[in-house]
Amino acid sequence: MKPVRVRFAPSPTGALHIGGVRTALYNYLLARKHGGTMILRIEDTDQTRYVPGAEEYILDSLKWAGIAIDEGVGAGGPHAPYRQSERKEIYKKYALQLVDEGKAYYAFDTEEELEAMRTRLKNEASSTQQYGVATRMGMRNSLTLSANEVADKLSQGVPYVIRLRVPADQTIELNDLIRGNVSVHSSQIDDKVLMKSDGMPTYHLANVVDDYLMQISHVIRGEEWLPSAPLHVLLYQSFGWQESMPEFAHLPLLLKPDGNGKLSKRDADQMGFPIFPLNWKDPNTQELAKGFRESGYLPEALLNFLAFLGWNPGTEQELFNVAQLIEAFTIERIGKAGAKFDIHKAQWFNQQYLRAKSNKELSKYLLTSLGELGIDCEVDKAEKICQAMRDRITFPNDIFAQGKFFFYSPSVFDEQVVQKKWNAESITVLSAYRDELKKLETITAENAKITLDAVCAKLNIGVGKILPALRLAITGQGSGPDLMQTIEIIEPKEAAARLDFAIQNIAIKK
RNA sequence: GGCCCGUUCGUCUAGGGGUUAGGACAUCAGAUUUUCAUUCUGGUAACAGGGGUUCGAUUCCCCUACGGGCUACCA
Repeated sequence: MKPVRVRFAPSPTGALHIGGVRTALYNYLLARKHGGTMILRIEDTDQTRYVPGAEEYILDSLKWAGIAIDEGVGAGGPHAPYRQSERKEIYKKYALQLVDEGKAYYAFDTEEELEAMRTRLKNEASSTQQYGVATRMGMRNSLTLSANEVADKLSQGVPYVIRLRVPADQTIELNDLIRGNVSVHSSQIDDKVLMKSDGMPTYHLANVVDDYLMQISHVIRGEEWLPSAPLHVLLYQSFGWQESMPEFAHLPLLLKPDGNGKLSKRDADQMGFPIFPLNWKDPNTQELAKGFRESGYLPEALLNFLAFLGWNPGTEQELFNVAQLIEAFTIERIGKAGAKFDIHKAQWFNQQYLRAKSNKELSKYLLTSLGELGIDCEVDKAEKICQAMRDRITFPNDIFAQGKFFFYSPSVFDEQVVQKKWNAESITVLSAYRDELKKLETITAENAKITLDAVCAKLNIGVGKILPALRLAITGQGSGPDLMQTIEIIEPKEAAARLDFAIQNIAIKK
């Protein structure tokens, strides 16, 4: 078997889509599994769509995700350059070779002429409007023009493109690793432009030439490329490279959560979840799009989630770290159908990975949040807070966001709880409890409980009955982590002060 | 319109000629937690439809429907 060499080949036209991250991941997993090489190639042959910062964004995203590049842009390698715009001359040479061999030709048609051809065919109710076998002899190209005319135009600098001369009657077969045999008749393929009038190659030419020169073993890419895959096969045949043609694997698409169509940025905006790995500020509109990183997703969790969108190991295990993914991954187990993007599942994965962390690791997140706000906190206390919060969080930021009361005494109180649980009885008990707490400098959760039990027993009231009111007074909320632990963390004096404040300020509703 | 690809619980999916069609997320209920969450247990819930082939089809074949992709001098 030839060495596994795979490439991720995005074009720098904006932020990297999450589907692109999955494609990169699958390439990466295959490379790692077989001790192969992961290549990053930047496909920037469309100069009109170039977006500043996009390439750097792609690099940063992959780095954050932990998808390491062995060769290519940012890493170098024996086939440099890896940016297609810098390989212009290479493609030209190959395009010309095809022209020389009669497998491609020059075309001088203007945009208007092409448009006229298409509308004419449309009016004739022709099933296709392509530039191909049926139409090319009616156009202005080196097949219809004399050699002299062509030479004249070329020397005069008349704009031209180079088109592939697709054979008339041939069935092109392609064995896709995911979809099996796909065959297309050559009459369905038009004489695709190989080289544009600005001298740049189109995707089709550049991709085939580069994959050949870079000795790519597997082309793993999105399903949107499936229709043009037969054209690529034709190109390999035209060059006489069929022996070293890579294997193809066309990945199912990532779909909108609510059903119809490819997942897009719009969906993400509407439903409030990210679609890009990192924050992205559009350099033209200045619009900021949220990233998974900034939204609190851990890279390992995202990768695990993404890996399972379209692939599964065939076992019932779902939590896989990257090493395990590499071990378990096979192209054969990639599914065929598109997968709807369900952010709930992503959140669940995030929760799982977050919970697997130690309190010490979690406390770093908390300390960071606090540091940004200029709040001081002992490491010990931070770890205790994390212990209290760890089972209720989905994102690192939740520790602080849902545990603000560890640092601020509440000034507003949950109305519903006030309504239902705040009454004369609770004030009596809470006052007594406050008096006990006031006597102490520190208290353990255990003793806080014992003390509360004693107070309740003395007043002859069930603990469960006043717990909600106590929580309300301490945190302002109706729910939260273990209350006794909370009192231990904020310390009895502070707890007593909060009880004081609550007793004086919360009005009894009924 | 043409071409290509697809279709198992709401979602991600396992399975595959004879299964009580399995798991996970979500959801619901119960238990525990004298609060909330966690945790545990249980429940609801799927083979798009029609024809074949077959003793038997969710599984294989065909058609239809539906969904998606492509149809540029974009990738």
